[in-house]
Amino acid sequence: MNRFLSNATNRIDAKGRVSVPSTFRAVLAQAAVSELYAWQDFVFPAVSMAGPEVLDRFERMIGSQDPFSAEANKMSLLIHGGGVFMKLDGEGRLLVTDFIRDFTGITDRVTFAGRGDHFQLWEPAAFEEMQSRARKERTAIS
Amino acid sequence: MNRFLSNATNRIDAKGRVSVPSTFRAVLAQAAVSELYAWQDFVFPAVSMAGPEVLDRFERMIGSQDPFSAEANKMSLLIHGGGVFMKLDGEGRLLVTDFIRDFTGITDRVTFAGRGDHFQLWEPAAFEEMQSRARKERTAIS
DNA sequence: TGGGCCACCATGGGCGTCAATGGGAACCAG
DNA sequence: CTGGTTCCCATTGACGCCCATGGTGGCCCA
Repeated sequence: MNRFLSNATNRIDAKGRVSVPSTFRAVLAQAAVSELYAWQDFVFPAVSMAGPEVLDRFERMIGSQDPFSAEANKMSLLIHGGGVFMKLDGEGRLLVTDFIRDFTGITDRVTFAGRGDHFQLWEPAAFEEMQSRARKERTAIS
Repeated sequence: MNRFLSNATNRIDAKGRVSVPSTFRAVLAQAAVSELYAWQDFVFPAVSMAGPEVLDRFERMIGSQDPFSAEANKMSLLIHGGGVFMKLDGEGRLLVTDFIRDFTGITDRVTFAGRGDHFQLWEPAAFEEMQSRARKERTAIS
């Protein structure tokens, strides 16, 4: 499998580490990604992660917009100013920093959610809530 | 036969596994599907399964939107974050995870229902109920 | 047409492997 | 010297893979 799919919830240990699900690690390994780029989602209280190549994509995206628009401005602020590089330890765990905790509300457990070309870290309850709400909206539409 | 038809109810064993009906497995085998994409139905309390090509279809749907819009984000949350890849064991069984149980209410038995290009997992009583209701409604109309 | 044989499918369970988790100890930086 | 990391090793519980069994339906033959 070559994309990030499904979701899983893992526990944060006493040292503040959490295991990235092995399915996600497999995707990263296949893409030969050793360092992760992390940023804050534009819509939800979640932190997104992917290989550094997403930076290129974001920059193209911003470049294609009106450089003076509020949207492009905000996006650049988040991408460039709010992005962080992270790496996994030998066991495939990452350190849950305050950067992540503050924005997501994560305390002791993390829900990893696949998003196709990247994955996200959520506070478990917030993820449940958002997902069921999104489902309801879709149901209402169809 | 190249589509999923009819329904059958199988028992979940002590390890939480359930056999996929052989007629369905035959359809999968013919389509050379080894990994199943599963998602939660948008209307009923049932989990749907099919080959990975439905995921492509969903993704095209998302791709036709502004990739940074809240709408596309929400849809990806359901499709990617709410979808799971599952594979069958050597005997053609699948593991009934909490992902399935929580959404369907399944406990010890599963009703498999063919839906043409995919099939669904139902809690047996819920399936009965839904079917008889659908039948009544049709009768009332004609 | 009835009986029996056989194949296949649903089900049960053993066992090895690997992922998730926990914790010790070395290492670095302030 | 001290707090925070990083690297390594241990544990355990879940899952994948494999083989066994039994029941049922279909098929063949008398």
